[in-house]
Amino acid sequence: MAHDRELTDRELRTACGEGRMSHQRLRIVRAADGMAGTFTVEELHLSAKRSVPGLGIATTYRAVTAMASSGTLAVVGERNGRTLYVWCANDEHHHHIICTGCGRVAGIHCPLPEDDALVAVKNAGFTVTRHDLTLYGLCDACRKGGEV
Amino acid sequence: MAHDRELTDRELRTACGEGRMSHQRLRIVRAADGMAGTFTVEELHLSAKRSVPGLGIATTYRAVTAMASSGTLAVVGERNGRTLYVWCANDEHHHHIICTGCGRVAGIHCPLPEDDALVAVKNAGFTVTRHDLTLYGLCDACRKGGEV
DNA sequence: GTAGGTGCAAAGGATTTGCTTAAAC
DNA sequence: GTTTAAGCAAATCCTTTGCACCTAC
Repeated sequence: MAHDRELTDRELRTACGEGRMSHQRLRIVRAADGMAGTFTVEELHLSAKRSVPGLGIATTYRAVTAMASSGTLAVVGERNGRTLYVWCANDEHHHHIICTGCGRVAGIHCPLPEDDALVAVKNAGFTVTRHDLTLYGLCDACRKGGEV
Repeated sequence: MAHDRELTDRELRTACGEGRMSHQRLRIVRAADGMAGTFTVEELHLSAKRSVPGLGIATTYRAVTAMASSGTLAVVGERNGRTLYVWCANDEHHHHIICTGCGRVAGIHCPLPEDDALVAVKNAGFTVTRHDLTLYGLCDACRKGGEV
């Protein structure tokens, strides 16, 4: 899981955004924190269901929407038509490197602000408001073992 | 359109990949080249239909798949659940800045290779094989006119 | 007490696929 | 002549939504 400790009330509150901290949503948030690497809504749902047996898939979708809005989850591409998410409860702006072998994820420092490319863009008449950067590759284990 | 000239046979060939250069596909490729900024498959289809009245939507989807595989089109996000594409028949590696006001697109030099961030990632045990970077912002016209 | 959340089931909608005919090579 | 693509329509399948009931606040 992303943390070796339990999530604090404050983190749970942030994850739920303005919404209510229902029993189900808290379980879903904890399940998301517990996911290893990237995951789909369906995978998260299966995991959360272990804590909340009757959990509906729509509830998981709604929780994911809330977590994505609050910045607790980030979208990092898609796999077979399903959107891939990562636990991302990091205060500061950063990006991710995804292992295409096992889905493992590491956060990386954003290389853009200092870069000349941005200046060039501004000179071309654009004002940059946002950017998406995701790196893909192989982690140490997968490189040695061969991509699965 | 992306070019002020007609597409060469070589460019058309590249766009179609290994596939056949059918009448329909060539028209779709030219229509894609003629799109202003980002576009959805549906929008491309409407445009291509002006050259090929009976064109089926499935044919456009298949052409888009071929162009995306050959690198002639790039995916640059989505709008209301529809994937957004850009004409991208550029030999060298680059990225895009998208105007969120009007969809206008400009190519930008890739800032990553020289960056320390990549080194840091490698030190963390990852081998980077690929990366996606897209910038979003406002072009000169939209900034002055106010975002639509 | 009430707005917002949940579960279920049905709807939505982009994209894909099966099949027959036609055209590229 | 073969093989691949087109066109049409049906199927897929992720995601959203309507609704009646429940619960966090």
